[in-house]
Amino acid sequence: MLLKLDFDSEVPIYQQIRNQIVVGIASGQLSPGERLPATRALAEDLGVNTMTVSKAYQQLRQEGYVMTDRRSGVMVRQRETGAPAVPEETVKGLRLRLCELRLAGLSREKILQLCEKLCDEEVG
Amino acid sequence: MLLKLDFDSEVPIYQQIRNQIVVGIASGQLSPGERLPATRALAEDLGVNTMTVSKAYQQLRQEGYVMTDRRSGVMVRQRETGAPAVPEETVKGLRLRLCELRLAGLSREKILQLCEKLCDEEVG
DNA sequence: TATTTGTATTATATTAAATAATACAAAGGA
DNA sequence: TCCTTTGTATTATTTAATATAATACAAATA
Repeated sequence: MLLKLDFDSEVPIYQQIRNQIVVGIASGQLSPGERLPATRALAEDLGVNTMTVSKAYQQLRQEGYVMTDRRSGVMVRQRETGAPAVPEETVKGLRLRLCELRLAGLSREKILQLCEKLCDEEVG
Repeated sequence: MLLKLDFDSEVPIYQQIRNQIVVGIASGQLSPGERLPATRALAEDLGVNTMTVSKAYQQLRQEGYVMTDRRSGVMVRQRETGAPAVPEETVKGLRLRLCELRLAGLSREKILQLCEKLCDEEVG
């Protein structure tokens, strides 16, 4: 999977890495059980520090998106089963984006169409 | 309109203020033409520095959500007419949240239901 | 045993965020 | 005209976050 960093962005690099991997998993570009690149390899590939990648991986682990073993590296976790626990921050962020779209002049229907489109992209 | 700050949050205070005002405008709690609290008044009310509020107001102005005059203060702008220009960051953020919900275990339909619910809240 | 894994450590540099105190120009009300 | 209020600019300072650099360690594999 290809990661693209924007060094001019106000979003921290480790956050950009984390976000793109989350999207990658949801879109099917990264499959459950699949191994992520080694910390050092990805760091060199992106031209950033090892600890920056490590910080992204640790956050992903903490959020339950990946598992990490000492030797086998970092791999995508199987999807959760049972009652979904929706993070508060996620809903908050979703609400904010929908509000921004509304104020940009998009109708309720246009917004929902966009959401559908984005949801279907995730199937990959 | 009531603002609630989370000083333990990783989201900067000026960003929290900006976000809540955006939601406030979209939800109708703040009407076009309505005046926002004076910089100093809001700062004292929230227990933060004047420049922190000013920074939030400046960002809102730059994004076109409010107008600011020297004497009349800051007021909510009339909604844009014509072709809506959707900010790239907004779509990017929306995609990320939808992915997070998907990985939390929510079905496509559940996600779209949530989006509808949030959209309808905005009429408020 | 040698290598690779994630990660911890320590130090450092840079930037962002927030505060504090003060000041300025502009406009309105007295 | 004088005073107040408006947003904002300025300057300095502190704190925290971000990122890098160099090194090291425990665990597991080949």
